[in-house]
Amino acid sequence: MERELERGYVKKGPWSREEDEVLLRHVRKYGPREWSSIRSKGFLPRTGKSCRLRWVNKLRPNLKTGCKFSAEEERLVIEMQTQFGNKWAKIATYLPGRTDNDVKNFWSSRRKRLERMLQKPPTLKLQKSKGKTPLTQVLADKVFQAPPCSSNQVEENLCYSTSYMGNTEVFEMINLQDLVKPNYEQMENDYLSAVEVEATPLHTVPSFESSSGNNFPVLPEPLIDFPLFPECQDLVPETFDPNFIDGFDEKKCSEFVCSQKLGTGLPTLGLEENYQITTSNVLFKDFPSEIFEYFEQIPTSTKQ
DNA sequence: AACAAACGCAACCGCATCAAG
DNA sequence: CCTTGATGCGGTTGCGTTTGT
Repeated sequence: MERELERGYVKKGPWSREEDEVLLRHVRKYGPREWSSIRSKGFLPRTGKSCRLRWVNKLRPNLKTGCKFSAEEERLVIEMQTQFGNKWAKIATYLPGRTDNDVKNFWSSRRKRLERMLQKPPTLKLQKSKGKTPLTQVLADKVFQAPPCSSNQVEENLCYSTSYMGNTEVFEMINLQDLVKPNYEQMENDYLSAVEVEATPLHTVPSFESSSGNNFPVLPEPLIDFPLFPECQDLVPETFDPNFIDGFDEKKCSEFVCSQKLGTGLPTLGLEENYQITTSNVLFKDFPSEIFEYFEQIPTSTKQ
């Protein structure tokens, strides 16, 4: 420890319990700021950045450590990423107890999962499927490989799809098993029609129509409960804008809404360079269900 | 049981932004 | 106005654990 406090020495790697305690003491005394002084005053041989990161990601109160993302959290991340892109810190403000690192890791793992699935060599059934977009191909993969399923399996293969009818966003449930036909030979012949099968709209939610006349999708209030710890107050953004207007000028807003309606703002897990989705009729139904832990079941009542 | 692949997570790095001097 | 240090954010990496074969 003596050596670690020598001038110029910077410790890296995993944090020890003792280091955590020192950092916590500092935060209790001075608040979550002046990170650089922790090193300059000789408390820890860690950089200010490292101290801040440790606090934000592990030591901060009310963190959901060690529990998987819930279905609702998963849904929110997907929605927010569609809206904001890779703005993990912003997305994290809507998920109480989750850090930007959590969200980033979650998304990254799902993206890797998708990438791996796309790289899998096609099966016997799929080798005949040429000239299709990879995402559609993957869905076809899912369809063709899915065995006849029991009723409880059906539930696991439900997924969301959204599209737009005018200014109304339509949520649809896609049951991937519905796309499975028992006759594989027939499926091979016309799988394209199978993957483009129309789903029945189960309910709609109003969107893009705000009282102010601006057309913005309305997002839920961010859920943050930091005020339990006064010293964490500065972690709370000064203003919450549930309608996410602040970052856009009028032109960008117009482009944003336009892209939503055209479907170009759809979640592509960062693969858009290669796998452009061009119509609003493909959203989650273009993602294999395996890449997400949960598939949302449609609520029975219409959203308000 | 052994090995490889996949997964989850913690932490580092580089860059951008902002404020103080 | 410029420089510099502090801070915040997103991308990436490394490693231990879990899962599949």
